Amino acid sequence: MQDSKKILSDNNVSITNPRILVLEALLDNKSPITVDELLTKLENQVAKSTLYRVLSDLKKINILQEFTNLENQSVVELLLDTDSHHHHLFCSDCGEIIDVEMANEFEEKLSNEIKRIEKKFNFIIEDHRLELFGKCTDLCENCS
Amino acid sequence: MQDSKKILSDNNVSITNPRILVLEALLDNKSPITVDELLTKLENQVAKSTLYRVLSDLKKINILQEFTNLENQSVVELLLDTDSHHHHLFCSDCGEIIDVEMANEFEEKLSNEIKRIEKKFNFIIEDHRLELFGKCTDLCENCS
DNA sequence: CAATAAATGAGAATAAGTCTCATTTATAAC
DNA sequence: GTTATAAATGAGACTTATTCTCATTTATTG
Repeated sequence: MQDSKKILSDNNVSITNPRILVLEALLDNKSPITVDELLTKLENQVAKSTLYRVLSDLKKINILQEFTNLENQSVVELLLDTDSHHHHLFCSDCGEIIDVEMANEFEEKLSNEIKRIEKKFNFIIEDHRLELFGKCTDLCENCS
Repeated sequence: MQDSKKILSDNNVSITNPRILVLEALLDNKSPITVDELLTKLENQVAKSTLYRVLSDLKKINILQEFTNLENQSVVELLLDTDSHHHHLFCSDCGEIIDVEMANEFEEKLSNEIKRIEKKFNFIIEDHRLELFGKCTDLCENCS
């Protein structure tokens, strides 16, 4: 509870109830969550229009990442600067999305390769995202 | 024109005019294109419902990849087996999406790292996608 | 504790994608 | 080439996700 207020004030964003509620829901989960699930989770607490607005606020201050799951639904994940760099693993059976940290050595190779691509295409590359798709073999009940 | 028919028959899909038109539009472009742009390109030639159906057919036979651009719009790209494995570079200024081939050495490292992740998470990883985000510095007129 | 600007809630509006069903077209058999 | 049959299509209704509007509420600053 204190966390969410600190996050807001640290980012010069006014502290309001909806923002606290959304942040708490995200902190509570702390793995990628569908906007739809978030909407359900916060039903009767935060208006739909406000939820979308708060999410956009959080994106603006760069603590929220948005991407899509295998079903093309919008997925959202809190990304605090205390969190370490990671990627995502998608299960096509159960839909679960898992945070994955790649080995440092690999991330270094990737950095180098990105430098090469920057030169080749005359691009400034600011960010990257690696997505892995597959099936969890025994992780959860849904998966065969 | 011959190409699109061959693609369809090779995949045991009946050869119809809308399918030929969509394939030609995709072959014509041969870089990722927004579903919306495709819709405009094929206006008055293919019904909206048909376009979506054809896209879904092409996905089913695994020659079409779908992902989202920085504005979360659906983007589509033909992926024939003659095409080589590649990733995407997104420009946040002009919205352009560029196909990028990573060095073989890097892809090998990635393969190895993926094997490690598979074991660690008890997953079977079938596919991966790397997205690079940045700005093209002088590639196009839109970009400063 | 005002005053003011910013944020919110409720629901209307929009946009992307799907569905329905009557009509058309492709394919296969003759 | 005809014809029969199943599959595909077009048109537009429908659904769902997201954005917008505007009157009301709330946070912040002096």
